[in-house]
Amino acid sequence: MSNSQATLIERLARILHNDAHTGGLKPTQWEALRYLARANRFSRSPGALTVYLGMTKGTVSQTLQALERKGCIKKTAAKDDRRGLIVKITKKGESLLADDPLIDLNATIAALPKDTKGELTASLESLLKAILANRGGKTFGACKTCRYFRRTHKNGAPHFCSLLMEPLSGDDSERICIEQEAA
Amino acid sequence: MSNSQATLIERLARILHNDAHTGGLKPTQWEALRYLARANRFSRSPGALTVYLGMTKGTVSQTLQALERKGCIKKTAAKDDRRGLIVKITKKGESLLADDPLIDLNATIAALPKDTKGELTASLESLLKAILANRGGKTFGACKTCRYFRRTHKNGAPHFCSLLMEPLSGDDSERICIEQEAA
DNA sequence: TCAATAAGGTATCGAGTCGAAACTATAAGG
DNA sequence: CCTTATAGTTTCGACTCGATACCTTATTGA
Repeated sequence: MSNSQATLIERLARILHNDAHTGGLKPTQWEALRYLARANRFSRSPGALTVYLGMTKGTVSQTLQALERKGCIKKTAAKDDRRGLIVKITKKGESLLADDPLIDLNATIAALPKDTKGELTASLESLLKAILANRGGKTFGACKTCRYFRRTHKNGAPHFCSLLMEPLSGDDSERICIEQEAA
Repeated sequence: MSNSQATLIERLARILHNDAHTGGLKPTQWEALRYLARANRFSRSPGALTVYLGMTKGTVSQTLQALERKGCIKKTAAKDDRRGLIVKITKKGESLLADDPLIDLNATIAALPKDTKGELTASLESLLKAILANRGGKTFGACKTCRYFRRTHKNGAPHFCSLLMEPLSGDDSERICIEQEAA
């Protein structure tokens, strides 16, 4: 087989990119919207999105402007820091996500043999981990898997982040966080 | 783990894309140059590149113009069809490929445990095959693995393509072809 | 043989991407 | 306070990308 793994990944990436021109959004706008739908309350900011996407803040600023113009998101002022913004997905944004072009890929993956699927997941995770380690990138894992996560066992009580010293709702702890570090 | 396989692939794709802004080329220009370096003589045309990249011919035309402006490629008229063009990589194009940003990814992959590497390759190939089958995409496999490939056993003699009814040099049969179909 | 049609490419438009650099406003730290 | 860091925006220029219209050369079929 003459295809290197890098070539395979690049080809896959190209296909994904081409498919992401639907629903009136551009590929990067889809990525931003997806991120915002998964991020917890510490991570729904232009700055966190900038780190996630690995782009410059100027570019991200423009992408968010486009998404706001299209009615998919709404920027509101952060409560604690008057420089900061919190980005919220609108109803329209939510409903667009129901037609996320990435869903097709998930369906194709779901149809793979179970062994292949497992190997795909495991090897991709290893690779991503290696790449992020190489370049000191943030992992953006789920909040509840973080070394700073403190579980509260009282019923209904929120959990706690010992890095930011902030309470964590059940919802927030299920979501991905810019500060997450493996336990 | 909260990451779906599609999310992992998308994230990998984003990292690759961000890294591909080096050497004065843009990500798409790198992809085009890489393709041209691997394609056999039936596949070094704007049309074949269009199919490979899955874009519209207008876009590919512009990308090739940019590459030609930068001195990486040279367009020459096709001999058999006066509409067609053959694209050739220049010395400068070749030397740029030596600093292909994708090489870093290959190095990272090479450093993975052998088992992981094998699983990565196998599962990615399965996935790509499934995707291409779903949408009837061309495989762009190596010429010599094609059902139309006819090997000539006389020493030094060229091989033969029974689809295009054309002789195949050893070099061409090692390269990828737009017409390739698994044997 | 001579239209009609197909196929290979280019030109142009408009929206968006993207890095770079300059800029504004607020925070934080001596 | 004054300096420096941080969060975002703005502007610029080169490029991406689909859509559409267009030009030229092949092919087909009546």
